[in-house]
Amino acid sequence: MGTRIDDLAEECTVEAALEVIGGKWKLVILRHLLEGTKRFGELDKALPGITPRMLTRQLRELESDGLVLRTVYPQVPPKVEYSVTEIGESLRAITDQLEQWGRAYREREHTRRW
Amino acid sequence: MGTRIDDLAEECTVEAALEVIGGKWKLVILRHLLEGTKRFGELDKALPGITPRMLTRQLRELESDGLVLRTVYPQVPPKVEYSVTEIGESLRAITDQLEQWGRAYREREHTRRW
DNA sequence: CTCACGGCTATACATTTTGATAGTACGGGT
DNA sequence: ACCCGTACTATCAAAATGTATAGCCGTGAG
Repeated sequence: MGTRIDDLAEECTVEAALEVIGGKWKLVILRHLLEGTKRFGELDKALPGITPRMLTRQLRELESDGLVLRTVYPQVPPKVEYSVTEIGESLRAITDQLEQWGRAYREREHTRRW
Repeated sequence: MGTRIDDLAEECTVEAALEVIGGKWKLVILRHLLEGTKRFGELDKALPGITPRMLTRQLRELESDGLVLRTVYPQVPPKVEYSVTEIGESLRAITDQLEQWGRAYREREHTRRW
């Protein structure tokens, strides 16, 4: 008994986490940045189908959530670099786990016979 | 070099995984079912704010993706039980990881001073 | 003068997801 | 005849998310 409150807290934790890394692009962007610092244009090319509008939005959200760092170089033409923060780096465990699960899932689906 | 194709494949893996467990409710529902078999009404009560419509939809999707099992007992009043399949069970690693990360993230946000 | 570069931003629109509200089906109890 | 409980289902509306298309900024090359 008495685990209700804990359960609820855990649930909120997960929900909160999902608000930060949920959505179609967030984790995919993070995965690219986990490979190293990238510029806007590089990300744009690396993400087939994303519009600059979306990319900007997602990056700004990630930035304000403290997951990525945005560095502007006052040059012309402009140069902006994006990199993961320490917290962003700690997401590697999740993306790895997710990828591992995704692989296993695909295997299963392939040989499925429930 | 030559890692482009692999990267792309990994990315698709993650995206595919997100299609199955993405969204506002899926993982939260799974978390409840990972605690044990539950009935529709129980889930409804356990998920504050979800509408029966949403709950039904999400459960059906999870079912058709092979993550949960739906068992109907031909009684009146009706009784339907939901439980995780073996694949669903394998998601525990992810929900745990996510919760762990969420906790750490909250800590960070709390004491933030970038 | 004009155009290109890089990183956006503006505007308008389409699609997808989520929500509120109410109703259905079924047999059993009163 | 009427209501109850259980698990939905239908209809409509709103909100979140995504897309298409075009343009801005300043400077240096042509």
